[in-house]
Amino acid sequence: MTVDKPLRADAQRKRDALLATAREVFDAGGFFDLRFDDFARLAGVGTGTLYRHFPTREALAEAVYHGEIAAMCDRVRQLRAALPAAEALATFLRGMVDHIDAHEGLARTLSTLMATRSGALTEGSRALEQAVTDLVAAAVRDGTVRDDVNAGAVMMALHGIGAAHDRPGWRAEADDVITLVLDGLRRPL
Amino acid sequence: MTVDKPLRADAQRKRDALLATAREVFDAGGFFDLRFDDFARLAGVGTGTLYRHFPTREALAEAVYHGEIAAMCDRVRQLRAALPAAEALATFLRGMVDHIDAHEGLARTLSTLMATRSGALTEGSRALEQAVTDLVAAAVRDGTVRDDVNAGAVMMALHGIGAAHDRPGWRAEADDVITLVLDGLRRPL
DNA sequence: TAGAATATGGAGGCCATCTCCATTTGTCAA
DNA sequence: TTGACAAATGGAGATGGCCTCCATATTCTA
Repeated sequence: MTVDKPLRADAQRKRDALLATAREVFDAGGFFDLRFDDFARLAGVGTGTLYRHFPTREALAEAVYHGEIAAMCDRVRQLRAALPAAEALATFLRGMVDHIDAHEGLARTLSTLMATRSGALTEGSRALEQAVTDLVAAAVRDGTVRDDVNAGAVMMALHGIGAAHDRPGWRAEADDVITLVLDGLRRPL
Repeated sequence: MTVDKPLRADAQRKRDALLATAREVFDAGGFFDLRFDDFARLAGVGTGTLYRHFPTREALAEAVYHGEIAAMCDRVRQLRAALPAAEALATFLRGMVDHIDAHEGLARTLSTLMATRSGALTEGSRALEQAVTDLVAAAVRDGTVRDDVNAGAVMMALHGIGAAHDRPGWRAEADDVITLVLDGLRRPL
């Protein structure tokens, strides 16, 4: 859709610096506590430059998010190649909880963005959703998963897990949600 | 905990006006688009007064939220008195989806607040969580629900449903999540 | 290496948030 | 009632973060 214009050397350098700093701040979880102007300074870049590359906080977040999403999609593909669909799904979901657990700050940032409904992210996560949907569809074809439930429900549950990240017993509860989803997904009766 | 100090007559009047206006704006879904100062004018109140009664947007939201929470807790209690625990739980969860569906704006506002992790709300929803936890515990005692899954998982799923409120096929997916949770909750094997 | 194109940075404008206090309103004792 | 004190009001203006603008600097191309 968007044609990548060849970026000038210095521009590319600044952009990279911005992204690198963003990733750090993201993982530290302070993405929303930091003044945007200060963020520019932190990356060794002028305010104007920051705004030209990323007009909004969300734009910046999305740029970082893209890499994450790509990695997750890869993982889905790998699992799907290596395991029966139902097992791949289970492994993927369990893995997601691990991942979110290990990247606390990032998880928080993302769920905040989701809720703020920046649209850009809804867009960005489409790829992941598609991958999960395919996985569920494959499991349905195998007959290991019921066919009367939309794959979107799985995304919704996942969303809930991410969004509730600050609950005290988060890890245990997240695992339980996955258990419920997985068991509920088996053909009933 | 907090002792209610006898509020002066005019203060009470203003406070009520504020709350009434807040409820309207809430339900219309424009709670975050409205300048806080304008909100004061809308309620026929000075800025200073608004801030004295509700120091932050969140404080105001919480005040409105309290009523909602109380109503939901009542509903849980009623259902529990009228039905076997497992059925009460199912009915309650289905009802929640209806309720969120019918109060779009409010749902959005609340989930935004949740994600912003205002703390006050986590606090406020404790009562509802307790009610649900009790309900699940009762169902476990009845032997109709498995005992190896934390009730918090149900809250998490519910949270996900509310937070994902802007998804295209929301209603259907929300119903599916409830189906998964309910089926997953039955003692497996 | 000169000129055109592209990118930079940070001073300053803008605007929502919140504070402060002179004034108004309510309460209560006499 | 009324006077006097406490409680509450409202809105002008300080504060401070977000973003724009453009004079200057850097890179590219021929």
